[in-house]
Amino acid sequence: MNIDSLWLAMRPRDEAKRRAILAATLEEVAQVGLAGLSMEAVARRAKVATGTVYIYFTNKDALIDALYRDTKQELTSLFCKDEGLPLRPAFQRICLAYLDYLTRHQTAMIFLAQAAGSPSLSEQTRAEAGLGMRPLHEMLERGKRELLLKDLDTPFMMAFLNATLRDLAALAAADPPAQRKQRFEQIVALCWDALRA
Amino acid sequence: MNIDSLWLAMRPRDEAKRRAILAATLEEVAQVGLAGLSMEAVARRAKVATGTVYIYFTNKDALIDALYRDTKQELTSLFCKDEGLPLRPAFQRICLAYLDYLTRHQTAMIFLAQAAGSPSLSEQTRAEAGLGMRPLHEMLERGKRELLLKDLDTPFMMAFLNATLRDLAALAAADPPAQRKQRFEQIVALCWDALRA
Amino acid sequence: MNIDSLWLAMRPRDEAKRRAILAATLEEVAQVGLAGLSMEAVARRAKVATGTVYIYFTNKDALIDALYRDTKQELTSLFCKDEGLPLRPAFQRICLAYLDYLTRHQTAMIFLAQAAGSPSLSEQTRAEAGLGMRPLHEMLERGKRELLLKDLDTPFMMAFLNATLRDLAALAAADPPAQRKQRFEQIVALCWDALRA
Amino acid sequence: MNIDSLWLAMRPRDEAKRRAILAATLEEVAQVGLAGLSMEAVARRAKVATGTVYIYFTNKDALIDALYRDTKQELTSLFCKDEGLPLRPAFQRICLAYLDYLTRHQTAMIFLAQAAGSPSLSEQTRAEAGLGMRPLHEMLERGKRELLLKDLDTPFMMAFLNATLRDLAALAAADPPAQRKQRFEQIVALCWDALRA
DNA sequence: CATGAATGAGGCTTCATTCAT
DNA sequence: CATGAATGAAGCCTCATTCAT
Repeated sequence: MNIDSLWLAMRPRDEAKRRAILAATLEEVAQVGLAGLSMEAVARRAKVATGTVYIYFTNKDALIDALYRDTKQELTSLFCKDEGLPLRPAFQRICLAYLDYLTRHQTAMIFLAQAAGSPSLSEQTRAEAGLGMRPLHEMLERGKRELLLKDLDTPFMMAFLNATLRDLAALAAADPPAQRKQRFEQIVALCWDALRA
Repeated sequence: MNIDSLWLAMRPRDEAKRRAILAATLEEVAQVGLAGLSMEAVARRAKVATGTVYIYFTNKDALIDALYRDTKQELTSLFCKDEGLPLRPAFQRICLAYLDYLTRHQTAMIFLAQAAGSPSLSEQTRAEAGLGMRPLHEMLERGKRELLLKDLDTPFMMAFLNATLRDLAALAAADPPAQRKQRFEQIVALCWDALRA
Repeated sequence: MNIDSLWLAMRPRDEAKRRAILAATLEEVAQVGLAGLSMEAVARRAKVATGTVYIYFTNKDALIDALYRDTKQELTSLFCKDEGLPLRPAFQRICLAYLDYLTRHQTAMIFLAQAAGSPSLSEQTRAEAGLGMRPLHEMLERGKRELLLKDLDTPFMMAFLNATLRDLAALAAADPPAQRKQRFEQIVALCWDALRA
Repeated sequence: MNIDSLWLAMRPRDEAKRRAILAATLEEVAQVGLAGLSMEAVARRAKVATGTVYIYFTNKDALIDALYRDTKQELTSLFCKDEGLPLRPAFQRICLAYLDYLTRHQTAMIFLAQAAGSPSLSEQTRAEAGLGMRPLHEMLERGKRELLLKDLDTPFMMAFLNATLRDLAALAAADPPAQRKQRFEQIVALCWDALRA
């Protein structure tokens, strides 16, 4: 039994509909908050019947959980390809990618912020949430080995980057696009100065 | 008839009960999230009848709003008294006070994080939320005048401190108390390095 | 034991406050309807504490019941003094008094209309409601004996007068006061023509 | 696929259920009054779940409003077909139809009386309530033109008929059915004598 | 698979009534 | 007697979930 058959066993056919529901959920949360999210509103926005949502997701918690996994996955996929670069450019590239993604996907940003503390997330999801961060993790470890970064424990440094990039990206999103590039550079400089040895 | 009875005559609503309700709300939110908050659970935890909550707060939104004001106020009161100190110690003191408060009041921390984006907050409250931060604001401006800090706009620097201190305090709260002092110093050093010129 | 001691045993001293509460109830019902009536609103309008209302009236139903009796009593007291007049002028005087009272006490009119069908009224009150109408009753019987009025059963004729005068008074109340006298005369003529032999 | 299934496809909401809810409301109001009406009692009597009522009617006010429209409409449909008759028989027919309807639908009579003054009715409904009365209106105008009726303004005459027929029908409903025909004739005679020139 | 009406538990809020001061 | 905070039952309404079509 390979990955594909597992995949097929777990999901109904119409992948487009599944994505429509997830997208609708994201937009709804951005608009009314996780607290105000209703399955009916999701269905309406996704242009399917209420019952259909339950064909693709066991229940509301499962929907939120799946959206969290998908969104987090999309976000962390940004970190996957910085092999070979020296540390400073690698650091810069990751931070910029993160900032760029967040400012361009504000609904995702809002959702992630609200869902992170929600009881809807499964233990499993919570545990795996950090996994995608491995490339970032490794970059930071490399920095410490090369004595370019402070000798702090890596989870601590990651939490720092996470918090800083997320909240400052939210601020940058309010800036006029013209200034955004400069703002991004300020943020990256801030982070680098904070962590460098 | 003594002062106390006069005092009581003037404020027929029991201040202790008001505080009990606010405290109960804080604990509930920490446990079930803002989304899962129910007025009945608050009343139960505060050991009053459901209707009693409505004597002290017009409705659920008003309760959340009042709790946000009170909590934010308690948090920002930490910043009020650092006149005369040179910049670096002043900076350090404010950061440590913030970290100390947050690690010792995790329920407050959780609540503030969740309520900040909630539609329950009134415009008024949202507007005034920043006011208490003035001493911090002034310290940062002083730092820029003295050329000790980077020349970034102050709201940006405040957002940075906010995000960093909040999230790293959450991490520090999980540490064994013995290591906490050291961890706090790491965090302050991080922030200082990030912002200094 | 005479009437007075009964009176004193049943009612607390401050008759003015009792009347204030009844008056407040009348106004409230006129404004929000019997369905929307709340004891708190009554107390507020009467400028007494909620609990005070319960000193003067056992409960909400008792309050409504008492107000109904009082109002009906005031209304029917209009019929008490037409001895000696020939039928037609007596009829006219009663009708005009009724119309005049209703247009000048619209709150009473509204209350009576709404309370008449309410389950708040006691059987006792409902039964006695008709008693005050005795003078009217006797006038109609006299009219039949004198062959001036149709030979219909008296309760039927009274129901007719009640309905007609009540509803047309409501209409007349909307007229400009200048036309009111003429309108009253039209109504009385209508009633007379309807009932005369 | 036949007409019926098309029809059903076009109105997914079950018309029979809608009527059951309206009927249940009518009965409830007759039993406990408009003030005592509860959505749960309506649902129970209509043998549906509480939430189901909200599929057919937005809220309690909308339910009352719809019932008022339906009932008034059914009542005024009695007036629609008296073309060609001379005045007196036309008048008689309308009055008798009205009396007959009201004595046979006492719940409707009670509901209409209570709902007429209720704040639940929309302006729209209140405005349209009079429209169905047009045939009656025209009959009265014709009577005035033919000099058979008094020269009073028509709304005034309609209010008179309304009040008289409604309240005397309530009385007639208590009579033994044997006497009802005679009672109806008395009432019609009363009304005719009142209005004729 | 898709639909959306139906369900009913649960949340927010009101309000008649009580009771300690 | 007067007060008004406190109580908690009950009403309105929402919404996650199910199920017949």
